[in-house]
Amino acid sequence: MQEIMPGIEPEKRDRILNAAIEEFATFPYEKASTNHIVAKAGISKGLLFHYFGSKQELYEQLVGFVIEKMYRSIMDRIDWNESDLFERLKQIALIKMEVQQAYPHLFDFLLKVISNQHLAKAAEMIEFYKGYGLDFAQVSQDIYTRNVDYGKFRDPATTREAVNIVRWSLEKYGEELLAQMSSDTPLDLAQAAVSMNHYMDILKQSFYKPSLEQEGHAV
Amino acid sequence: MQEIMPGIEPEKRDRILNAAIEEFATFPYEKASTNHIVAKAGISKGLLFHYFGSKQELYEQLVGFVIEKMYRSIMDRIDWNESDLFERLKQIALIKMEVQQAYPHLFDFLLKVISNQHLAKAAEMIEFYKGYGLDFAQVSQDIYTRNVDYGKFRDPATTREAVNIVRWSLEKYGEELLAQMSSDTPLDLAQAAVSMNHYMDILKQSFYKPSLEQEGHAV
DNA sequence: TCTTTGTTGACCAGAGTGGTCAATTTCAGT
DNA sequence: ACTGAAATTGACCACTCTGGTCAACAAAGA
Repeated sequence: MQEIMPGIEPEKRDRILNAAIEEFATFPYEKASTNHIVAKAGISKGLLFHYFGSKQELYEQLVGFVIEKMYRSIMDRIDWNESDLFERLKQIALIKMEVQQAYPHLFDFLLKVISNQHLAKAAEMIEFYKGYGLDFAQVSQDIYTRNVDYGKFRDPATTREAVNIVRWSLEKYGEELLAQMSSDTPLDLAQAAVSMNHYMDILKQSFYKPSLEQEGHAV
Repeated sequence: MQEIMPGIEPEKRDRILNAAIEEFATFPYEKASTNHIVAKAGISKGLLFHYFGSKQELYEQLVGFVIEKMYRSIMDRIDWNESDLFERLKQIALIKMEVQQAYPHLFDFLLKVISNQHLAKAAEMIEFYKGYGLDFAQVSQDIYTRNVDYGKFRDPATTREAVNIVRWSLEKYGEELLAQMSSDTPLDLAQAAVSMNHYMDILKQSFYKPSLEQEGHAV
């Protein structure tokens, strides 16, 4: 749980981290090349091994960094008092996009780590982090249960399906926005929030009970 | 447009094709290894080069095969007389899953080819196939326009968004079903169709005009 | 028996691998 | 200006893996 690469200039640190994250997100552990990483980060081979000692240690520190980053991004920004599920899922989607902007391949990498496509060591580490309260399974359960008002839904019999549809829509929409970006302007999060609100309004009308004054949404 | 690997036993042919497709779907062209392919297919190195001559030619024949396979799967099975958009999108989703069953990584590979993550040669070939009427951009446009009855939608102002939500839901649902399978039973397409119908009914109620007798759905 | 076709795997030169280390540059403290 | 420590370099190493070759063998029909 100690700081990664302490005392280095943050700009260079992020360059190295992003290069490594991208490499490990793109290739399985064995095919990920330290040569590629140093080339992409614009540093010498020696420096990388000066910081991390070995490829394996680099990978492990990276896993730690990514888990903590993702966990803190969620925990620091989610408003657990917000009882509207649509708003909460929108918050998640926006957080995800924000992280993706600073570390474009962080999520891909994290997915690979969690689904155990890399070293068996990764599973150990995830278990280890649970001891510190960083439990993604728990978080993703909390998102749908903690302080959520399911009474707003029109039909209890189809609430489960409605929640899935909302989740799928937000995920796919986020993916498509991120895919569009790349060479474009670096992604307007405010704009994304607006159009997500638009979709959420449509879905609320479909799945929530009708009400004379429509639920207001905070931007 | 000639047959791929003519005169070989179909079972061995598919073993080789699937091994190659998986390798090229997993790695970029340069890192895809012919050694891996022959090992996974259970044949000798010499035989692969006896059939294809070189790695590049193997790749190109593979692109051709995959494009034709996907195109024909769609064209042979889609009912262009079906004017209900929901039914049509469901058909697409089911076709996709059916192909995925015979060639599990075909779609990943095709996506990589189309989005030009491999050789520049691939773009050429896609252009070449357009000359024979195999145009994916055209097909994916037809799906949403050719003989579709948009009069069923309740609110013209949000029809575009409704279509997106339906599309996203089907895509995500299909992805989650495929992710679940793997070691499980090899995926029950009939079962998938049933639960997709369930989701489609919910979405029809949300986005279609109310009608006394609900639209029947063909299974 | 001969020819053709399918099939093997040891072998090759070259590229790429993770990792090392002596030599340099950078720079704060005096 | 001098010093010592820290940051940084890249040539180098032993090793693995690469795409591709080819002489040899197996099977089978003529």
